[in-house]
Amino acid sequence: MYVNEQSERRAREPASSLTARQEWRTVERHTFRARELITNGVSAGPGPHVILSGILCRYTLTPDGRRQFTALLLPGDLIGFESVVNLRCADSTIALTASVCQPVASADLTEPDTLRQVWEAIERQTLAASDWTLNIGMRPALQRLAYFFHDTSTRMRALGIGTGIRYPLPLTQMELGDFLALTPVHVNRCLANLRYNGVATFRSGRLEVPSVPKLWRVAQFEAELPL
Amino acid sequence: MYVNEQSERRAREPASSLTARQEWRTVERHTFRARELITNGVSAGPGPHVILSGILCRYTLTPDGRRQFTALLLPGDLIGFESVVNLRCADSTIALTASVCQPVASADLTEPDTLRQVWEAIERQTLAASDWTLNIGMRPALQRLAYFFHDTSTRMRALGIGTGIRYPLPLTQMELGDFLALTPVHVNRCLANLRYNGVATFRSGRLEVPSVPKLWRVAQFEAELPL
DNA sequence: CGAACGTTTGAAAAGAGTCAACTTCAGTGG
DNA sequence: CCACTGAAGTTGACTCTTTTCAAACGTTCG
Repeated sequence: MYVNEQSERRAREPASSLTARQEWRTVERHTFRARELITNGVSAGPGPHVILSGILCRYTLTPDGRRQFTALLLPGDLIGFESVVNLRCADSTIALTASVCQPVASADLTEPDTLRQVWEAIERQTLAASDWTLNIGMRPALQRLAYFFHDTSTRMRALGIGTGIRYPLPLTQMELGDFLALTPVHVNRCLANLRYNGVATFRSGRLEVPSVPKLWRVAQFEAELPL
Repeated sequence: MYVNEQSERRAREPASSLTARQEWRTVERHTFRARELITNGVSAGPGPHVILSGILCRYTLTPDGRRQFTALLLPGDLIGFESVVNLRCADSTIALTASVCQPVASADLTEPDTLRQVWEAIERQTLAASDWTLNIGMRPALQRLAYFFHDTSTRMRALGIGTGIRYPLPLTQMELGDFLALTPVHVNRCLANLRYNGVATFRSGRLEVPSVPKLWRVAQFEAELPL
């Protein structure tokens, strides 16, 4: 739906070498429908899974029912590597688009080549987590939103998802708020600002970035926007 | 200095089985002085290292010179597992106290026992990262501070660091601010509040928690504090 | 002693949240 | 075809949290 077959096909090749491997020891893949929940990767079976295609979100629920998205997951990323050992925290994953995941059998992990690729994915995600904490902690709302759009569009472009200007990002403003730790109302105002200033347009699940450098300048506090 | 030998000895045993192993394939350990920088684990050599003793901080520097701490690292945690592959982000580590780290040789990783333990450490740290994003994003200053104190004291108690009421936490209020994404001024006010209400006392690098449940209630929005 | 650093305090300003109403739009059924 | 519905988006007024700026106050250490 949101990710057409063409971009899905492209996404499988270039960026992460994890997704490039054609032959896996085990073949059974898991497919998820858009908006399907994947609790702790449990519903996909135990152990880590590589995302082959689709867009997913990692999130945490609080006791009082609120929700914080902690990562946007794209092809090449890992899910469910917590389920090896049972740990308290209620981290879950939701598929934003139809998605396909490939289990990484523990047998695969003894193979040095696979192991290195898994390390790479873990490192990437660990750094992304630090980065996201930084974004939430240090940037005010407008810059935070700009940074998110920049980061997301950059990652998608590298994976061949989207046109280079328009990207699929099937989130509501409320969900965007859960990502950025902002209220939907404030998200709305910031979106209006970015749109008004021609920095980025986010509408009905699609993100449009006419000028990447401009977006980056906003994210880096180097541009002051009126309104 | 801050962590005396007794608690260091205890810390090596119970919590993470990673630290419990007596025989490692390679023996050369790295020691760091208090306040010593460990850039990307590079100065400790390539590959992941397990912390055997000491308290460390993981942090990111922004282009404009500010700093965000992203994790408090205790014995059993891993550092430097980014250096396997070279990645952009400027995540660094600083030793808050004198510390000892043990390299995990890639040879060790082929051993299933070690591998599982490393997985465990990674999972723990990944969940902690999510958790921290949640804390930064969803809790206002006072609750955020309380949560940090609760989390830290709980982890330390499990590792046998500190007395169960008093814990070593050699941070200045400014550094605490870098952790919580708050200004030093506001940190000061919140500390004064917690102290005034007998919830927690943080002074000259030491944290005192007279009542854990009380601290937890504050962190969970279940207590309203005057002042 | 004096310098450097960390902590404490006050007052004003900015950012973000809250509340509430209104709009737009897609889907549904008469 | 139109009225109804519910979810998502928009807007304005107001409140509260946090930052900013500025000035003191304590300590530690040369």
